[in-house]
Amino acid sequence: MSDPFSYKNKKVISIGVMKELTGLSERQIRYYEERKLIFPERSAGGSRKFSFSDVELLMDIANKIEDGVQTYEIRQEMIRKQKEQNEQVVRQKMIQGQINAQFGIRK
Amino acid sequence: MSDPFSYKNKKVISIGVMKELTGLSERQIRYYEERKLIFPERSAGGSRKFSFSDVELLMDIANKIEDGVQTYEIRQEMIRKQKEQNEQVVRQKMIQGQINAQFGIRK
DNA sequence: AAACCATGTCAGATTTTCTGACTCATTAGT
DNA sequence: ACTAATGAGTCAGAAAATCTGACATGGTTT
Repeated sequence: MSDPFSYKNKKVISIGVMKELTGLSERQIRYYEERKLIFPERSAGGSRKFSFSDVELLMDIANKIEDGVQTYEIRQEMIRKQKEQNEQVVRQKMIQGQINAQFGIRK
Repeated sequence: MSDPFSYKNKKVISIGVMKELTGLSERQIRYYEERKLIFPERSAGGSRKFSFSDVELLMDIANKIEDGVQTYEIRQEMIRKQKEQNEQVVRQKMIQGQINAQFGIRK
């Protein structure tokens, strides 16, 4: 519904390209996946596929690591933000539900 | 200057992904390159890298081919459009030049 | 000191991509 | 009508890219 089709989120980038775009080593990229900071898709044969938003995310992660933040803390922070965002969505949906009920709209 | 950095034009997509996104065969994609309809970049090792605008372009090409248009004609059409566009840019630059001269602006 | 962290590196296997060639049915040009 | 060109499938062998798992290491925590 919002942003239904976006280049930014299509998983099309291989690890080699990722490495060039971010300046990170393949080892680092794989490690951050292992630590559940990024979630590439996989091709049928098992190759990782990233999106442009993964590129951005990975650069943020790299900055934090440089600042001495550990992957574990980065992960906690991500989970926190994710949760807040979910709640926001739920709130929004409830409001929309009220509106629909009030005006007797059927989908 | 206009559109300085865009995901849409970054050459990051391998031929395998391209094939999935367009539904074309690798053979077709390589053939259209041979006929100078698309211009992938190459990795250091020689692998083709496409952009999302290449994806769009390739889908347009595929449609025309289906309509019986030959690659040669498609190419001529591309060149024509390209030329028009160049002229447009030149005109715009000349106008800007006039303005700058009139107001005595130095870069 | 022991454990963990983030990363480098190496080996061997697998996947992906490359080029070049041969083929072939269908047009297009002469 | 004949010949040439087109668009595309397929195959082979080589080369490039990626994968996992393991071992190594210097820093940090505990």
